[in-house]
Amino acid sequence: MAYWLFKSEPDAWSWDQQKAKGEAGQQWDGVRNYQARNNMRAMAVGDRGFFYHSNEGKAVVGIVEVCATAHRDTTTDDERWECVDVKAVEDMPKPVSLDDIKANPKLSEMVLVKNSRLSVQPVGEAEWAEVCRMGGLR
DNA sequence: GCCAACGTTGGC
DNA sequence: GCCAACGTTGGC
Repeated sequence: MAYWLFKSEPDAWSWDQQKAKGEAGQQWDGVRNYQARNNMRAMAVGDRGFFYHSNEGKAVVGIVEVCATAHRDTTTDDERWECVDVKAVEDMPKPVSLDDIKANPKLSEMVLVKNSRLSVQPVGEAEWAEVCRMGGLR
């Protein structure tokens, strides 16, 4: 299983909204960036991802699971754009802020730190475990 | 609200 | 195919 990070501005799509969707999940639409799209194409059902609030909050606030592989993004007629569906799994008991991540040497190679503009990014297994630990999971 | 960094577009 | 101009993102 692979790990990912999904970024969203809480004004546009928040963790609370994601949780309200429950098991049905929600398509991760609106991505108009090739790198982000390619990452979504590489996802499999069951992959886990961090739900990150950008701009306001700037923290990992929850865990999502991929519940459908990449398909056409129905919010555009442009067939280049695809997206996966994700569903909320659990809250971060303690949100892990961007400051916390930057302050941790083990996470200095995270895409979030190196290329903050990429909205859907891969997360390494060790990075995943470390952020979970910081967030109070396991 | 500003601006640096980055990605995309389009003229040549 | 290059690169300048432009638009957008997101941290500060």
